[in-house]
Amino acid sequence: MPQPRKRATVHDIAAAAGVSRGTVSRVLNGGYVSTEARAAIEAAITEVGYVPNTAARTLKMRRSQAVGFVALEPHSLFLDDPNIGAIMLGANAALSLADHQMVSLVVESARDTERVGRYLSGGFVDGAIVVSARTHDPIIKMISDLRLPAAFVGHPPDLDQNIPYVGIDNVGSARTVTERLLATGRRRVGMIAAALDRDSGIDRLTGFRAALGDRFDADLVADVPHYDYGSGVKGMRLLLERDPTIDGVFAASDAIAAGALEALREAGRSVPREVGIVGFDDSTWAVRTQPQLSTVHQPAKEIGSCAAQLILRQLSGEQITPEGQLLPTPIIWRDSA
Amino acid sequence: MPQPRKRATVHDIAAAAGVSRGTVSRVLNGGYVSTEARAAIEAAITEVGYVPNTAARTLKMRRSQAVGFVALEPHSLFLDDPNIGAIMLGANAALSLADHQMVSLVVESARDTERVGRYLSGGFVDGAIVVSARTHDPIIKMISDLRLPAAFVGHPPDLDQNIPYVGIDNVGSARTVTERLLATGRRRVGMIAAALDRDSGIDRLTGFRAALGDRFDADLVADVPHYDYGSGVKGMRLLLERDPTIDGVFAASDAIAAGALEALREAGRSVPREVGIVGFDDSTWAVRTQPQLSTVHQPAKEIGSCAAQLILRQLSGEQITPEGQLLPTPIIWRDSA
DNA sequence: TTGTACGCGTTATCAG
DNA sequence: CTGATAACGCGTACAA
Repeated sequence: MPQPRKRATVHDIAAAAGVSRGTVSRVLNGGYVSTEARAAIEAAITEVGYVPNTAARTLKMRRSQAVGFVALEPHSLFLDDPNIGAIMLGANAALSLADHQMVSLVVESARDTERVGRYLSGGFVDGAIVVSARTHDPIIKMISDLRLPAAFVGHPPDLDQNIPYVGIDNVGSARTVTERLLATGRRRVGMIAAALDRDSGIDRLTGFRAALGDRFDADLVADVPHYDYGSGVKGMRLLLERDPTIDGVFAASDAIAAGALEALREAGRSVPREVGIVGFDDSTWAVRTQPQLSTVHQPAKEIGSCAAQLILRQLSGEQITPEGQLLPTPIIWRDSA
Repeated sequence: MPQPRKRATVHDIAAAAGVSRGTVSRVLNGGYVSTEARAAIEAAITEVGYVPNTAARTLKMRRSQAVGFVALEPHSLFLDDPNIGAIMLGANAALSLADHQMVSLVVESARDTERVGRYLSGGFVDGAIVVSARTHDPIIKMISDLRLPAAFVGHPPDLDQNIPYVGIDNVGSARTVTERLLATGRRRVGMIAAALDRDSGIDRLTGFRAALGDRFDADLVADVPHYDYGSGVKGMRLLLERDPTIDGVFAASDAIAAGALEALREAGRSVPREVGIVGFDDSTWAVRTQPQLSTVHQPAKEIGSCAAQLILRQLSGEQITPEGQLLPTPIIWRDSA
């Protein structure tokens, strides 16, 4: 078995180079040191293959140069939400540039919640990005209490006022697409609303409702648990059953829209001729359905890097405006509406 | 700004409870301590909201109770490979049960490689799971040199003999599905081969070739870079151009198969009547295409948990058989072939 | 049952 | 420019 061999310490390499630990530390971290001493030390370092012990450094410096990326309820997320990956990549790129290590932590169970809490508070990370927290998620209070520099992606209503967040204008985007659906002559416009325990889900419904005004009809809203394909199929079937004359649908995500398309095909309805449909996310789904989806573009990478910046700025002692930051969401008109 | 307040230490809570640091440590880690002392200490702990400093514990114990999950080239992975998420979830679940924190590290650039190397060797993790390494990936040597307990998902040919891996029998699975394609009367069977710089890509091609034997025709192999939809479209177009009489296709992934379906639709070929097609992965793609895909099921969650077990066993000092571990891959016959 | 003292590997301070 | 020495916060022999 590859038993981790005893690793060389600053002490060892000091001995090997015939100098003191202080001098070694100085060549490692920059400082005045004579050319010959530096040479001897560098030789010793490559000789024994020294690698610094970051845990010790963290203890001493009170800085780990690491930032946590906490993914809540990743089961549905990883399997159906294409955004989470892009957000991670965006955050990682930004942190990487600032020489910080992004470590992502997955929270699936109560056991995970507690362990991740310990991890976050144990000095392993200097800050945390939290993605897709639900309302009343215990992690919210945990982060507040810890006073750990944090940034949320999305903003659960009970989020601590002092914690910044980044997101998109779900209400406005939903309203805009719904209005467009109406402007193109759709008379009976419904919505497949999902994830009403998250701010994104609630806000999209709010926007839809705002666009409809007096014409809003609660019967034309199908409430499904997740942003996934299966929910889309079920939601659309329900809507067709409740009102066969429905001719427009705002789906809370592209995956849902794709499922809705399937249900409409089953029912023999043609899209966009008989029914117009718009999605949300501009994910890979959008261009693979037949017809391709009109949808709201989410700048996922930018969201990730923006959240990372929010952390980095806090770490450099900058005062952060407590309000959130909303990124623009261009609307992409394709063929489905 | 939420400035991290000075955190209470064992020292502080010892003072508050009027005992010594040793006693505090004993109630934290289990040991003989009088009921009254315990009560006083526990009161003090909740009073000041003490949380242990894990970095210090790591330094002392030489154990971080954390395991790295290294995702190489996640860009294409996260966006097109549905398995990576499931593997992560499987690994996390297994590690969670053993009270270990999974921390996933993303490697996208040379800069990332170096930083992740430092992270892995810095004592932040007790072991590492490495997923989808390419041949000659620098991370391989890095892990070998570090002698860090590790487990690979898949096995690049130049993997250190001492490092265990877990995977599936790509050669056998590919061979089986190809044989079935032939057995159902397909005469001109081609393959869209992808990722030939990874073991998975190479092995699937090998299995395909083995099934064909003398009938193998290099012209009927389209070589595409990634396991994604776009590659599938291009690969299929190429195949149709090279031999319009092609009537069977083994696609190296479901995403590729879905792309191939699109290209066949373009060309006016009906599936499975004129052309039979099989995919690989049994991902969400498989049941969303029209017709649904016949494919090879990858037990992604099991792969993740198996890799985690491999690490945990090494951490408990167990001798690991250096060979890899291959998980079964049931073949799912649906409608596309 | 409890307290004391030491060391884990670093970096920082301060004389020399 | 360099070398000793003191923390950082914790676990644990060892002695009491």
